[in-house]
Amino acid sequence: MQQIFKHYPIQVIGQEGFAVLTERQRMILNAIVDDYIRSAEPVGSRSISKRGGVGFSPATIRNEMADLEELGFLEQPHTSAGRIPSTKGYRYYVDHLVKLEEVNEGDLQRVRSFFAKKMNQMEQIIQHAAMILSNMTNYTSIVLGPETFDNSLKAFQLVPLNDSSAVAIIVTNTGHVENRTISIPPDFDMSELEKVVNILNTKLAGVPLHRLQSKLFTEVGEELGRYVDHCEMIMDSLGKALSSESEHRVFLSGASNMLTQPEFKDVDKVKTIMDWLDETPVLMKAFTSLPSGIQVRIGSENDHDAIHTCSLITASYSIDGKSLGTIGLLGPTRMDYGKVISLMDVLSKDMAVLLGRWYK
Amino acid sequence: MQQIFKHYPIQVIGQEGFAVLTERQRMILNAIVDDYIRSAEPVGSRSISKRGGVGFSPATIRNEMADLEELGFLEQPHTSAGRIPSTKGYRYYVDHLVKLEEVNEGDLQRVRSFFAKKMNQMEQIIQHAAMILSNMTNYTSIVLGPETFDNSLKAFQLVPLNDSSAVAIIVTNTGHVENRTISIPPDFDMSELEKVVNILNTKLAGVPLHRLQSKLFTEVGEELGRYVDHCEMIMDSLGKALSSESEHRVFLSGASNMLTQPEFKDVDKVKTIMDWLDETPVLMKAFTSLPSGIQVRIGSENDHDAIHTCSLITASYSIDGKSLGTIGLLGPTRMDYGKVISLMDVLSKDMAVLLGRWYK
DNA sequence: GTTAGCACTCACTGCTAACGAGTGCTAACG
DNA sequence: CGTTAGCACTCGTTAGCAGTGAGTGCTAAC
Repeated sequence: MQQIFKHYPIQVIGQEGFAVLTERQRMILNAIVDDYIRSAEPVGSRSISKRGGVGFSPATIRNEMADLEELGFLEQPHTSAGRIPSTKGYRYYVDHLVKLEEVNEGDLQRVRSFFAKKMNQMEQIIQHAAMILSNMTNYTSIVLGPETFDNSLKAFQLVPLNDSSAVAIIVTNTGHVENRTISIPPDFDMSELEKVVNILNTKLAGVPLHRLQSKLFTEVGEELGRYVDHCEMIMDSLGKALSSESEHRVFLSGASNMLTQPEFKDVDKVKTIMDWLDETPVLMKAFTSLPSGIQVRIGSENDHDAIHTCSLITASYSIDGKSLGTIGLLGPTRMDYGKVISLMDVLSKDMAVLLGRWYK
Repeated sequence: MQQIFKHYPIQVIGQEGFAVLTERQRMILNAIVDDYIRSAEPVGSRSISKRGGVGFSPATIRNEMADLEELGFLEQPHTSAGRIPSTKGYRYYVDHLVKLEEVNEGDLQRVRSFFAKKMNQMEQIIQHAAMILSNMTNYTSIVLGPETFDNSLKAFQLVPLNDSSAVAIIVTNTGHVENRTISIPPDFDMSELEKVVNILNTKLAGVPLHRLQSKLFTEVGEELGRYVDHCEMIMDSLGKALSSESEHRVFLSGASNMLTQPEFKDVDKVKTIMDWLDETPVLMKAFTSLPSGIQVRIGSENDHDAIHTCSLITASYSIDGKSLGTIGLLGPTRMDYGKVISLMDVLSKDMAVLLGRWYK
């Protein structure tokens, strides 16, 4: 067994920009990350040596650990403490070493039975998905609802409430419903309102939401003017109502799970993270323009300082290659990557299927 | 000055079930609560004595403090520490001593300019109101949206998405919009759908939402059957869609503010509170069946153990005596009652006015 | 009724010593 | 030459201990 591990010179750089690690170094790194993920305590050479399947003395392990530290894969909180993985170490682990666990039968059951439930509101689905994810992982989940950007108008309705206001309702081809209260001019009567709605429906059906506003003014405005007086005010209200439309909704769940992690027993640290979570715009920024599939951002790889001690795993759920939204999971860098990644894979795919049915 | 304060025997019980306190005791209790609210540290006799307007030596104060403790208004964390108010002490303070501060000009400006903004979605208003409240107080705000219970149906729309599903939209007299996706039988065509919608609109307009479902089956079902085949399935879908309707929406803001309070530097304590905040149903229970006006629940007066170290101030906002919803503010028992109560008073009233305009 | 004086309590601070987990280095081993 | 045993060293952690100071309760005097 011992011959397997040759002690190669270590500064050779591989194609990923990483030094090529010997098989033994990989094994040790793997052991350290696994241990640390479990215990949250610096890992010493002795505990690695005592592991089953490791045939080396603590001294040998120490030598390798010193090398791995020099290469930047490990860190030492202080002299005379064990080693913990650095961001680079986690990165290597995630890229090359992590064994994706099969999602355990119980968890799989829970996900499946969740998605089997019939839910009649998209918001409900997303909210519950966020909840189930945070429950199963004990981390904090962040789910971004489906983007309405690519959606198109299915139907438009205007329901008068009283003399001066009405509710404008927009239904998209995906079944998503947006509504705004708008004010209508005082000398505007029912029959005219009906005309307006009819024109809007015939002219705007099928138009993508993001082009709705411009279309409203260019093509429809003219024609509308022919039939209806005082339409400027209505147009104005509608325009305003539509412009604020593309607000994403962010669903958070299990933020308090952060408090259970030993690395966050310091209240101040948690505070900065919580504040970050509260700022929806920043959150959105971290989520948008992510490549599809599962992305792992470890520690300092994250753009925002507040979560430099966290890892953020995101999985965009998509259908026919079109991205619908994003599931995110925030935890300490010391995350159970093996379990979480595969779980999110399952969840995002199931979610895509479920929402896909919706969209058809 | 010293003659003013007579030292009456102290076990006399007043009409509120409280011992009648001498003027001096009231003054001391008031001073202690004020001090503790500011400093979060046990208050000693010396610091009270040194205050302006107090003409007594520490020893005298100590005697009174001992009496107040015996009466249950004060507590001692340990011998040789100062006193802190007990729940009963806060209660007396809130009921008899607190001086409601005028809302300061800046804050008032912020509230007013917030409510002057035109918002076109009720959710937006409520969400922002929660935010402004938590920002201004540095506590955690919880806002319950207007109850839909008393609302009635204004209009009903059914927008087909494809062969097998449609979006049912309900608009209430208050401009609130609810929507659900329902499935429709495969052999069901457009003209029939229109008939259904027409019948539903004529029959159900003005019906209170909570009676919608029963009405649907008793009165409408029969008539509907006359015109339309296969209506059981539609009815069923509709019934289901309506039944889950009355879900309250809870808006939280500033949960992380909890972390700034020194009494919550202990992570475990915060955890239980956060968990409590996460459980919407429990939250709702704490909010419903509250008398209107401003309610203060101090420490152990709260039903749930998790917030025995917190105070919960609620203000229901109502119009024409009809309760619309509730604003809540959660902080440590050591809350700045004087400031917060008057602020919530302003906010709830302004909110009622704003939403009142909506409802008309 | 009020207050000065005093002994007592107890959290908190700073200091030292002992402990132990873990390291780096060196020399010996196969 | 890779591996390993041995050993000195580092450094965080813990326990013990004396000193400090804020605060109390009690008593006796004003």
